[in-house]
Amino acid sequence: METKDVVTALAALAQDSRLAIFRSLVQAGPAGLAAGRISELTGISPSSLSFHLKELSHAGMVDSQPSGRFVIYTANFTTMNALLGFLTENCCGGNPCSPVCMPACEPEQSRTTEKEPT
Amino acid sequence: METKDVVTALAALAQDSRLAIFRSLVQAGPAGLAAGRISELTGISPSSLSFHLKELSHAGMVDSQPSGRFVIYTANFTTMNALLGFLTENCCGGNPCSPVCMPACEPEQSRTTEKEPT
DNA sequence: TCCATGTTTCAATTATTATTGAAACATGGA
DNA sequence: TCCATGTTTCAATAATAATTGAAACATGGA
Repeated sequence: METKDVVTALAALAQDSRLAIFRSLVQAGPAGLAAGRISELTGISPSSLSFHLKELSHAGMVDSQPSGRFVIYTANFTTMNALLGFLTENCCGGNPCSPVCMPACEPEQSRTTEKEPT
Repeated sequence: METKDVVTALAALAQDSRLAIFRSLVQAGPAGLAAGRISELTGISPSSLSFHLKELSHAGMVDSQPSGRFVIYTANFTTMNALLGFLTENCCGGNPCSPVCMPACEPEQSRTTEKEPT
């Protein structure tokens, strides 16, 4: 992950509305949420929501997929993990300091299909 | 960690100069770096650097401590860890998904004194 | 086809943020 | 005390971002 992309990803999350949107999606897991449902959960107006979802999407933090009249949004856990990894990269000059475990989801595809050849 | 603080922390990191500064400090570890040294490493002018360091400091991402004519800055690993934790909180509704280990430094105090009664 | 629903786009307004250079402040040593 | 060094502050400028409401677009069902 390049610095430029990291800044974009962080900037996408560094905003009240978008952080709320993203957390909703993280908690929803791979099933995701329809745009309207996100609007209900967060209280963000549809037009503003759309703006922020585009922002998150452009940053690679969320993915979307049409489903009938709905558009289902999901958190992109791959980008999320890469972001967390970047921030701790070369921590303390690479010396072992204090390894910590934390949960980090994988995208649904990784478990059901053969994707992510990263 | 409250949402407001998370947004502040993310905003602090979501900027080229500040991300570069913070990574320098993460890699320097608990020993930290003098402001002038950060300026050398990143190519950021002293006045701009000072502005960004204040921003990072205000967000709790870095700490500072005068040492003679120098001011030594260090990454605040406690805030950093709290930030990473917040982002993955309640991931997938709390269901176990894919635990991942990553390094995460502790502040020097935690290893040498009795602090962090969190 | 027509209508209701769900989502996105657009334009305008308002607010916030980064950068620069000069000047100020503080410290340690001669 | 005076000077050089290291850091911060200040004011001005330029650029970017968020919110709103109205309108447009697309889909599925009657």
